Parts: sequence; structure tokens; C-alpha cells
Amino acid sequence: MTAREKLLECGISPSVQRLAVLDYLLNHRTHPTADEIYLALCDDIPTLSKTTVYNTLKLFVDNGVALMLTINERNVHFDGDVSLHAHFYCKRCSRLYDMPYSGKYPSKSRMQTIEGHTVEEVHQYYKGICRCCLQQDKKKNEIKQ
Amino acid sequence: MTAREKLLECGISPSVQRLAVLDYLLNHRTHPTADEIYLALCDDIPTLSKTTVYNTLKLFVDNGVALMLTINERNVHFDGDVSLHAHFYCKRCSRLYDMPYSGKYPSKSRMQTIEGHTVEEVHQYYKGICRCCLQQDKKKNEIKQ
DNA sequence: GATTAAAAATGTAATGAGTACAAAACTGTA
DNA sequence: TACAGTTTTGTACTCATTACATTTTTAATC
Repeated sequence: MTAREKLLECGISPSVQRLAVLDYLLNHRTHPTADEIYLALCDDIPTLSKTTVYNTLKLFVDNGVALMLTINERNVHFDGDVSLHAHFYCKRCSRLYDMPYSGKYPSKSRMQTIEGHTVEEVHQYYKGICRCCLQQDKKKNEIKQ
Repeated sequence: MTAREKLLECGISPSVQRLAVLDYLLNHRTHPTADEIYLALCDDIPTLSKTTVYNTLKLFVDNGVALMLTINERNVHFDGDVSLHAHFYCKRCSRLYDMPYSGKYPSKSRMQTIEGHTVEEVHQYYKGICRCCLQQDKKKNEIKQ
């Protein structure tokens, strides 16, 4: 499904800016911040406003087109993959990786209620040091010896 | 274990301010923000500075005395219960509830590595409408009829 | 094509959680 | 008391995000 079709399906009119943001999200699986998206699109759309990027991302999140990741306490990251999955956040390089979801909930069949609360979103993430940074550490140690 | 003992155990000198913050965290299971803690302690410690609360909470998180919850994108919440558990965040009233953790990882026995990444923290939370807000909705509907 | 209303985008100013930093206060020790 | 190290404090600052008013675009209708 193209970005355009996805927006139309959700009742969002596919403006140039919205298409650009969604295209970026779908083609860059790096979980970018609003600022990163803005900077990346500035060249192609010189008139682009940062407010538009924020508005667009909020629209996407509200309509289930994107996920808002509040893992990094500094700023929010966004994910164009709205399927149920977990994330890994590297404390050293701040990169975000996709991970398999390992929870019991929710059962896929129906809207889940747990302890009387109606669950609309499920989030799971890990924090630590990623394999890239671990690899770098290893190399540095080898050189030292 | 008292708050004082907990701090000493972690090598943190138990100043009046630190004890007050930890006491608050342990006696108020509401997952407060730094600001809420500051406002609550102001009466007892009139000279308390907001910077001290932030510094203290950072110290606690770094030493495993408290958890930092980045569920609400507006501000960070803190939890004095560092055992493995999940949370439920109500989109309407912003309250945070404790929930059972339902993930497969980590295995309790040892430091976990998943897909090459070293996992130091595991987070899981749900978002939706809490039972209190659902109850209120129900009452309002009953009155209407 | 002109008119018009609604929707979308833009730019600027404001907000406010969190932090940097330097000075002041406190602590324990000699 | 003097001193060094630690902790606290207050102020100023940062910067991600939002509010809001204006401008531009879109699409429907004449």
C-alpha cells in the first residue's frame, strides 16, 4: 500500500507535506524525531514549517498511522510501523531498534480489558547497550592489549 | 527496610532532602513527577530547591533506588518500587496504575542479552481509559436515560 | 474562470520541564 | 578553628513542543 492510499484509507487528505512525512517514516526505519524529519524534508520542501511536521505527526498518531515512542526522555520518536512490536533503546548512542514483542497481552482477538481498564495501546521496550556499541568496546579493548 | 537504610545500602548519604524524597516515593504510590514531589515537600522543607529534587531523583535512578517512567510525553514520572512490573496510563485522567508484568524477558537468573544487545532495563506499559473514568462514563449515561 | 468557505500550512511568540553553573551552606575531620 | 569535600540552593538558560494568528491552498459552486 502506498503512503497516499494509507492516508486516504484513514480519511486524511494527502497533502504534499503529509505524504512527505509519511514517506519518510515508511522508508526510514530509524524511529526519527520530529526535528530529524523536519531537517530531512527541508531540502525538498523549502517552505516546510516545523509546526506542520508536529501537526502532521500528531494527526498520524491520533489516526493510527504512526506510533509515538516516549522512550527517550529528551524528545519523542515516531514509528511508521504500527504493528505490535517492542523496542530496544541504547543508552550510549541513543539508537532505537525494533524488537519482537514478548508479552502475554493483548489477546489478538478483541479489545482487551485488564483489571477493569480498557487497553488501547501496548508498549514494551528495553534499555541497555546495543550490539554496535558493545562491538566498539570490544575493538578498543583488543587494541589496548 | 527504612528509607535511611536503603540509602546507606546504596552508598548514598542520607541527607534530610534525600530522605524526604525517598520517603515520599515509598509512601505515595502515585508515580509522582518531580514537580509534584517538590510541591509536597515544600511545606516541611521550606528551603527546598527544585534543582535538589531533580538532582536527587537522578541520583536515585542512577543507583537503582527509583524508576524513571517516560510514559507521559509531557513530563517524567518516578516510581519508588523498582521491582519488575508494568504500568497502565489513563489517557483521560493521566493517572498511572501498577500492573503485573507479562513479558517473557528477562529470565530472572542472569543479565539478559537479546539479539546481541545487553538489556539493563525492561519496561512495559498500557495506555487506554482506566476503570475510574469508565465508571464515571457509566454513571453519566445512567443519569441521561 | 471567479467566488467563496473550509482545510491546511506557516511563522512567531510563548510555554514549561529540565539542566548548567556558580555561590552558599553543610559535613566530618584534623 | 580551619579546611576540604559534599550537598544544596537560586538564577539563568536551553530547547522540544505548543498556541495562535495569518497566509496559502484546496475544492466546491456559481
